Amino acid sequence: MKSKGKAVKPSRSPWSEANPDPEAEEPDTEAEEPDPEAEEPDTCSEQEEERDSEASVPIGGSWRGSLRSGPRARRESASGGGRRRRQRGGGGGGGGAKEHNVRRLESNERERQRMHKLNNAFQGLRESIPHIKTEKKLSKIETLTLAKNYIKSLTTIILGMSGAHLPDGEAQAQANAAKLLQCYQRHLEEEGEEGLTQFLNHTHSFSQGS
DNA sequence: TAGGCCATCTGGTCCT
DNA sequence: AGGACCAGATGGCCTA
Repeated sequence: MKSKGKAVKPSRSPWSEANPDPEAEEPDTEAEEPDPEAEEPDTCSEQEEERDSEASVPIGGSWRGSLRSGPRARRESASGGGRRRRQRGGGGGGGGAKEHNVRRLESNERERQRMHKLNNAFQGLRESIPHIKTEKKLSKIETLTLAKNYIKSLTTIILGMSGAHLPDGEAQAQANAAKLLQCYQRHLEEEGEEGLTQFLNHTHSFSQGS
């Protein structure tokens, strides 16, 4: 139907490819939602359902609030608290259904590209952080978590090298940092001396500068 | 089979 | 007005 899952999809063909002539038949939006009213979930229950998702992690007491502290945060309050769920089945806008479908397809394509860029960034991040190499690639959440810990540890190392005080005098963080450094050195040694030298030079110059 | 992870579609909201 | 961003919904694949 809509998606094929990761195994089938090294780079999944766009919707328009799977449906070479979207104009000829109704887009799948309509085909798969014969009764949009019936399945439309109650908006109020959404937050309850989604608490486990990474985007919904409660930080600082409010859902998603601190993840979007910028201008976007205004959105929620402006719209009376939380987004209303869409009413599927197209039609929506003022223009004809055909024009709406065309815009939708273009929008889908842009969104796909955007997500591909995001995934490329994730891949870059995966390759930048040291971790035990396994056949299975790091998931997104693992990547973010590792990156966060990695940054913390590097910060600890750098602060230590520069003689600055650690935020909370964390001996544990120091120990973790030392462990991480060893791990990182091993990692780099596997890949050659150059990377390690570069790393040490960076940290050295950083500590000189601070 | 359930749960995790993912890609994609979609509509709402904000920004330019 | 159109694009970017976001998050919910959906469904497929994989693994324990």
